[in-house]
Amino acid sequence: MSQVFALVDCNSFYCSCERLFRPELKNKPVVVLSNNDGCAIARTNEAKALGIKMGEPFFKIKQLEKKVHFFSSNFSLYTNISDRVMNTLKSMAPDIQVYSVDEAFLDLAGIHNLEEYGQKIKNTILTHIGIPVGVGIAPTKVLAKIANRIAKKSQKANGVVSLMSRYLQDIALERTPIEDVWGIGRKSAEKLKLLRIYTAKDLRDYANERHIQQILTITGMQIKLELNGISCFPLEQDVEKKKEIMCSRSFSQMVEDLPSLRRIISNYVSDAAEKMRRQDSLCMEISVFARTNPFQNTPQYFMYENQKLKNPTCDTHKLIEVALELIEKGYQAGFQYKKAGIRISNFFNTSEYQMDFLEPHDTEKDMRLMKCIDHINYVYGSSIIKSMACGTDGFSWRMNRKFKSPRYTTNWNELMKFKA
DNA sequence: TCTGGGGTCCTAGGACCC
DNA sequence: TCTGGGGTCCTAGGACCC
Repeated sequence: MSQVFALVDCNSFYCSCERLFRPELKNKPVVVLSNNDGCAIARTNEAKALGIKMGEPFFKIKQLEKKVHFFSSNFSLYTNISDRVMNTLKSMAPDIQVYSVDEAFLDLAGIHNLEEYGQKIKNTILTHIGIPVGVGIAPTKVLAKIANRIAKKSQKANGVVSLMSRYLQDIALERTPIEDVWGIGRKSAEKLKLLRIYTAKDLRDYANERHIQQILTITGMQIKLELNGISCFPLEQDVEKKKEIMCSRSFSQMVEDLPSLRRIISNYVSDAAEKMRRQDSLCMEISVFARTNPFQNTPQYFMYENQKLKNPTCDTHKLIEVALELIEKGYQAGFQYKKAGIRISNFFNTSEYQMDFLEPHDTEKDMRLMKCIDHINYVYGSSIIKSMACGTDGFSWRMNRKFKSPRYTTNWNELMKFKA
C-alpha cells in the first residue's frame, strides 16, 4: 500500500490562540511578539497584508498600534492549546508525528476519500478547539508541506489540498519558488539558482542527481526524491526525548555585574534541569554563554564555556555549581551584557546508566529530593522552592511584557470571568 | 530607547589506533 | 633523508527548521 501523509498546520497559531479568548479580534490584524516584546513572531493574514514581516523588530512597527492588536508572547497558553489540538489529531489517525507546537504529520494510508477526510480534520479542530488549520495531503512529507502551503493561500482550496496525482503535483511544483521548499534555506536556494533551478519542479526534474548531492548533501538529494513522490522521510514517532536542552534569554536592560549574571545563569540551569528530569535523563555536559548586544555600537564581547562532567547528573545544585564556575571563567568586567544562556547535553536515560561508585554521583536520595521539589513546584506554582543561587527577586524581572494576555487555561487566578 | 528562543542533522577534519 | 593507509570516533561549525 502506498504512503499518504497529511500535514496539519495551525494558521497563525499564536495569534489564533489569542483570538480564542478575544473573538472580537476576528478578521482584525493581530501580531504576537517575542520575549521582551522584541520582534514579531506570529501574524494574522490581516497583519501580513499591512506589510509586517516575520521577525520584524517591534520598534519599527510600533506606530501601527492603533490598527494592529499586539500581544506579548504567552507560551503557557499556546502550549496548552497545542496539547489539545494534538490530542484531537491523535484520535483521527493511527499514527501521528507531532512536528512542532503548531504542526503534525498524520498517516492517512488506506483512507478512501482523502479530501473529504481532510475537511473532516479541519472542521473537527475548528469546532472542538476553535483553532483554524490548513491540511496538505500527499505521498511524501515534502509534497505534503507544499500542499499545505497552497491550502492556506488558495481561496478555492477551502483549507485542504491533496497532491496525490502527478498532474496536480506538476502544477503545484511549477508555482512553488525553490526557496519555499521545506529544507531549502537561503544558502541552498542561492546555489540552486546558479544552476537555473528556480522552482520546486526545476529541482525535481534536474537530471544530474549526483550534482545535487554534492552541493546540498544527502538531505538535498532526499528532498529531490520526495518531490518526485518517493518517500525518504518517514513518520517519526517516539522522538519525545530531547538530545539537548537550552535556556537563554535577552534582557530588557543591560547587565554588567557578575552577581546578577550568576543569578540569571542559576535560574536558567534550574529551568533546564527540571525539563531534563521530566524526560528522565541525566546529562554529561553543560555549556554557558553570555554576550553583549551586537546591534549596538558598543564594545562587543562573547563568551562561551563548556564542561564535560565526570558522572552524569540531573541534580540542579551540582549543575549550578559547574555553571557558576564557567561564568566566572568567561566573565569579563566592563561590558554590557544583553543576553545569556546555558545548554545541557550528552544525555543518558536515568534507568540505563551504570554509576561509577568510586566517583561522586547522584544517589537515589538525591534524585528523590529533586523529584519531590519538582512536584511541589508543579502543584504550588513554579519556583516556590529553588536554589539560593537563583536569588529572590524573580526569574523574569528584566523582561518586558507590555501586552501579555492572561493564562486563561493554566492558572486558576487568570480564568476568564463572566457576569450572569 | 527598542532586534526571540529552542532545536536537529550533516560534514569536514583532527585525533587516535592498528 | 626517507615518513603508509585505512578505519573509527569526536567535535565544531554550518545550515535549516518552527
